Amino acid sequence: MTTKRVTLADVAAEAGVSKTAVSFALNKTAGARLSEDVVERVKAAAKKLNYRPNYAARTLRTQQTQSIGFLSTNVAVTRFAMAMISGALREADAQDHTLLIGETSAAIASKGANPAKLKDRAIAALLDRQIDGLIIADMGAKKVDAPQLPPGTPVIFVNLHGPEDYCSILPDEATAGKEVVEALLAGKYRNNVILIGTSPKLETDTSVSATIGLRLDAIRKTLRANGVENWTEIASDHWVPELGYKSILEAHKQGQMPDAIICLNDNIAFGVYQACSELGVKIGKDVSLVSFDDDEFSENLKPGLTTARLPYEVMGQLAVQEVLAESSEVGIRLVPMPIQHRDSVAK
Amino acid sequence: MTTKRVTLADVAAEAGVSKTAVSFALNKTAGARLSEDVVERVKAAAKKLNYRPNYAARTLRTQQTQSIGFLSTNVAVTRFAMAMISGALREADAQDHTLLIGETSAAIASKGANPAKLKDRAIAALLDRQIDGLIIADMGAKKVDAPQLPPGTPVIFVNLHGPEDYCSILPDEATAGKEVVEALLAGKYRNNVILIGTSPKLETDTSVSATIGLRLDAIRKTLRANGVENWTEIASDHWVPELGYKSILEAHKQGQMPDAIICLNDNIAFGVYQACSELGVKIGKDVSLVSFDDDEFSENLKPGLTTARLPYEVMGQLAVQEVLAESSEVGIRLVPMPIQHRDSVAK
DNA sequence: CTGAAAGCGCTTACAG
DNA sequence: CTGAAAGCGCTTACAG
Repeated sequence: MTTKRVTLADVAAEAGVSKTAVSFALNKTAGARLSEDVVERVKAAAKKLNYRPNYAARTLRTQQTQSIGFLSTNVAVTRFAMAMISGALREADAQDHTLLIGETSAAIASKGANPAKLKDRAIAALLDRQIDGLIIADMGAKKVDAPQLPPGTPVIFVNLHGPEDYCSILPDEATAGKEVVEALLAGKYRNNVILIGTSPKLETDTSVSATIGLRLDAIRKTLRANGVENWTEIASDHWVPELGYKSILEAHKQGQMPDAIICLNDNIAFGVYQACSELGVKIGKDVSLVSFDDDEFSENLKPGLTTARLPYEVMGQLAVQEVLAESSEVGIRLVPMPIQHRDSVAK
Repeated sequence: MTTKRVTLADVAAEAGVSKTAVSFALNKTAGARLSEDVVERVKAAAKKLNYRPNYAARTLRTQQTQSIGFLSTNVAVTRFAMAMISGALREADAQDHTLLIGETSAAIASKGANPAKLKDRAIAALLDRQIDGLIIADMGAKKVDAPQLPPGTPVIFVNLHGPEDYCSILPDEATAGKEVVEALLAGKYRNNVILIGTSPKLETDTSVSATIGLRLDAIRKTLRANGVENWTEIASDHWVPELGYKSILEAHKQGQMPDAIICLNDNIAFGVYQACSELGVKIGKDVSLVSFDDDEFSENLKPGLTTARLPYEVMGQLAVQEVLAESSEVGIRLVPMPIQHRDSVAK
């Protein structure tokens, strides 16, 4: 009853050839000349017996696992990580690789240990599985150093500015910042612009965010380039709905109600919707609003929110492609953040 | 420069004992009597050389991979799958196992092939990796049959009603339906109850949903048990914000504005918020509203939405526990759906 | 063009 | 109580 697994030896016996021949035939080994006849017989035998190669045996021999490690801090909590994993998963699948997902957070939760140590531990766990390459995902942090890996193991950083001599995949915030402002100014309003969520910390400290500074630079530059000289900035690095909500209510109370609103993310914009709704102000009619992220709820808002999409899935996909590519170039790869034009900008 | 990996043989040499002794010492093999001294020497040597066992070699020998397959249709698109994976990942990590995630969707996208075939293909890919157990996640479908696996490989169904002789992990919809209605009726209103999103199809066809029928039964029963004899039902199996939005606007126009609203999910409720906001009706004051899911945005709504949480993470976690448990019981395991009491119910 | 043999790094009967 | 040896299922020099 114990259906023993079919091995390569079984196929060889069935086809009446050596194991070598089977291996060559099935793997299309380059430089191996096999007669047509043998190849056909092997294939037929393999199919007949429903042969499936044993990955462990192959790995032991070749030292290649056909697997990629994906390391992310706090997978569960952060939605962005899941989106990247989803893209990575898909691409790995397409290229017949397995994605091994490493977690730092679980351990963190259990004991208040040193995060760096935990990360090392997570990488070690992945390395024990002999991954062929490693993808490290996180926010910001220019100063991460590359982990100690077996020589020749490719490492890619994603959503994270890794060391100079590695490949880092990042969203193209500068372009997005420019295009979002352009989308706003293409609308009806620009007299009283408000920018919600600026933050000296986020802008300067690249260990917190590698890209927000670029986004903000672009926003300000584009405003000026289009003749907007003065605008209001609400500083905060806590990007929650409450921030947008309170900012608008406050501005209204002061008699400073803006007509053009830039939120640093959709969560803030969500709060702006709530405030406007309470005030009876129609977004897309009485005021214009643009934002960043393209969160899931954003297209369901009324009116739909015009926002620059953070392309996490594409980034995950690209990360796998890079790690699997023979010659991945060192440096930064920028991924476009497509603007989702909806109806929150007044025409 | 090629830092060759340290093997068990290296440790044996360093400690001056046999490979057998090293293996016994490191694995604490039961029934193996080693002198204290040997064990200590082995541990010291392993640590000194930074020995890490080779998983592939161990797998080849033991036929155990320490990995679990997680099969889900369309991982990327459905948020629920990601939440379950997140929970499963965490638990697998805690139990020193690897989670191999299998996808059906990628292939679907490429060619319009037979979904069942694709599922088989995905399972085969997982099986090739010699997973120790399999978790199958999806929606509904009582009629799925168990895949052909090597005897002794545990299979768990999650968010899915598998065959009778397997373990299925499902949300406890009956209890949730009851508690949600009780939460609603504990509030101020109950004169004009509306139930949005009923659907003969969803309720009856267990291949579409195994549990919605139970949820609706419980809702209706609990309404009656609490003296509510008449209520309105809006039928639709397309649970989007638009449905909630239009239903309320329509009811209002007919002069039938409800005072107590039950939405079958948070997305519908989201639309109800939009409609109420337009009508100037205050949720949690002028009307009561309850729902199901506890979507991410739900606590950010103003006021916060009272809703029954779909416990996807816990379900994923439980699935791993079950698959790894020695004696997992056959049958259905119900996971509680904790009610999130917020402020959408008028006191 | 094809096959016998070694070896990847472990675990585990088995013998002493 | 400890060690020599076989073997898991592959791949790949090497010999013919």
